[in-house]
Formats: sequence, C-alpha cells, structure tokens
Amino acid sequence: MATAASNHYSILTSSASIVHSEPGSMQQAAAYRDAQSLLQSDYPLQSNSHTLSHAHQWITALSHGEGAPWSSSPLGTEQDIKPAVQSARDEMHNSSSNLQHQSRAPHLVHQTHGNHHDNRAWRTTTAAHIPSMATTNGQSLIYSQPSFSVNGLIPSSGQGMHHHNLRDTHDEHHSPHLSDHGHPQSQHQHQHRPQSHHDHSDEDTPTSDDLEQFAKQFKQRRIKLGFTQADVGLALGTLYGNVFSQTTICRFEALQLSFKNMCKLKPLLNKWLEEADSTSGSPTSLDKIAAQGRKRKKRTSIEVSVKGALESHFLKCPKPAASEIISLADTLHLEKEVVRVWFCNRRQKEKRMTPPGGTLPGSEDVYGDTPPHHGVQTPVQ
DNA sequence: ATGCATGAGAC
DNA sequence: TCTCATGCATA
Repeated sequence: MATAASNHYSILTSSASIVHSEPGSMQQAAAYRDAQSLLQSDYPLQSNSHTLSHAHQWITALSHGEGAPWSSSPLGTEQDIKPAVQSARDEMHNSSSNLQHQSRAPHLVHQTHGNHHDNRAWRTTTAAHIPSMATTNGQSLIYSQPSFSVNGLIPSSGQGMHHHNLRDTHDEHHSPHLSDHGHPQSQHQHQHRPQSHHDHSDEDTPTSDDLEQFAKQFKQRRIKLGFTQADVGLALGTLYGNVFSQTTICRFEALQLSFKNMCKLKPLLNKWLEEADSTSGSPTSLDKIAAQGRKRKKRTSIEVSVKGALESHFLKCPKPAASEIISLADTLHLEKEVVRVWFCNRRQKEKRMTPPGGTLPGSEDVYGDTPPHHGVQTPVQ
C-alpha cells in the first residue's frame, strides 16, 4: 500500500534482464471475445449491470454511427478528431470492432462493402483483395527490400559480432530508419498510396483477419525456429535498424497493438520470417545487450482496490479533466501524474485490437456468441 | 504477459 | 494535455 507516495528513481545497473521468454508459452488469448474480456476480465469486481450497460452503450453508438468520421477522412485528421468527438469515436471504434467479430461468421466479413467500421488506420480503400493471403498466406507478401544481411538474424557462429543499435538511450529517439516513414502515428507512413504500385501484395492494408492470421503464423514459426520474442526484436534491429523489445513482439503476436501499429510492424516481421525461414538450421547465439543504467521512475503498483476505484471512474468518465484527476488522486492517495498516466494507459488499452485478459473459459457465452473463426485451428503450442 | 512509464507529435 | 508507439520492470 501507500505506493506511489514513496517512489524514487532507481539507478539500475542491472544487465540483461530479458533473455528468457519461454518458447513454450501456451496461453493463446482467444482472440475475439473482445467485449467479453474487455468488460469482465479486467475488473470482475463490478456488477454485471455495470458492465452490461457499458456494452449497451457501445451498441447504441454503433447503430447510429455507421459512417464513422475517421473512415473516410483522406488526409489531415486521420489520427484524431477532437476531444469531444474523440471519445465517441473511441467507443464506436471498439464497439464496432467488437460487434463485428462477435456477430460475424468465420470469415467473410470484410469486403462486401468497402467500409467496415473496424478501421481507422486502414483507410477503407479496398480491403477486398487481401483474403487471398489470409487463407493460404505464407509469404506471398514479401516486398522486395534492398538486401539485408542475414546476420541480423543469426548473430552467431560465423558472424562474430554485430552492431546493435542500442535502444537503451531511447530518449534520443528510436532509430535512424524510423524517419524513413516519418513518424509513428499521425504522419503518413505509406498509406497515402492510391495504388500506384502493384507487385507487392504486402503493403496493402491488411484486415483484422489478416493480422490475426499472420500473428498466429508468425508466432508458430518463431517458436519452431527457436527464437524468442526478444530475439526477434533484436533481429529486426539488425535487419531494419529498428530494434523492438520483447514486449512489442509479444503484443504483436497477441494482437494487442493498435491496427495501425500492427499494420506497420507486419511487413517487418514478415520479412524476418522469410529470413529466418531461409536460414533456419543455423545455430543461434543470443547476444543480448545489457541495459545501461538509466533513470526511470519506479513502477508504481496500484492496489487492487484502488484500481477498482479508478476503473469505475473510467467507466463513468474515460477522460477526466485535470481538476478531476487531481481530486481523484487526492482521494486515492496517488500522485496526480500516476492517475493521469493510468487513464492514458487505460484508454490506450481500449483501443487495442484485442484486449488483454485471459478470457475466462466457460463464461464467454454471455453474448450468445462464440469465438471464433479461423477454421484452421493451429495449435499454438 | 502485462502494468506503469516515457517521449514525440498533434491539438 | 492527449494520443500513440514503445519498453523497462515485474507478476
């Protein structure tokens, strides 16, 4: 208890903290129980009436908001609209995606009309040509890259050493190559392309199905090849100059990133898969970079009860005003900053493709619906 | 695997 | 001050 109040900054000198991410992780978050887990798994503390009403709210939002504003905005405000609209958009986005997944039959959902509300990152241009990969997939979607040495993958044996661009001092900014496509979010990565190019079947915005499929396949292969999530993250660094952490790879596999982010990472991971596949057989030596000391606020652990309080506030008001945050912080005996960040993270969580949470087995039929599609149940080990 | 945190960029 | 991408630290 009394967390937060006494946090200090720890100067850590620890080294290589992440070297193990067991290849045998067998928890596959059942992908689409969205609303389910979203409403339940997080805070079972709340009453059902609460959760249900929340869900209902979403449904309402959806029914009247078919033509999502962000679905057709060509350029400019593709990221966010306005605070007011924003929240509405949030809910709509979620509800729509949730509902979509719930009510849909195995596949065939996208296409049909060029506008599925699920998106905000994939600009509805056309999502009707992708299924080809979703079903058979594999690596038909690799785009030609200059040419990267494989040592990004297999730093080991014959290679000796490689230069990994340290990500430790990440405060500088990610990496040189990122500037390639501008900046992460609001820019335009490569999404303003009408269709001038063809050949690559890859850059097309994938559908949520595509992403799900790919993520699964990716994980399988990765495991089969004996790489950890951390390995992949590092390999991407050597291949592309963008190092990613175990966390990010993990979230990708679990579809816990935003659509946009998923779309951005997919090509990279796909490329990695290709490389890894072609060079499978070679040994892998893990060469981890020890973290350098860096100041970082100690992670505040918020008590369960306090979390519950925050959560209920969130349900009422996902975007509390500064003053509200302050009073809340005061009430809960937390730092204002902690509360603020909590809400930010909470909102962000709402926007993920698939909410985290174990999705309790057995209690999922609340919506009379069921999981899932993909007729190919690949045992993800 | 995930919770809390950081920082850049957009309002 | 928010969003968004990302990751250290930790459960």
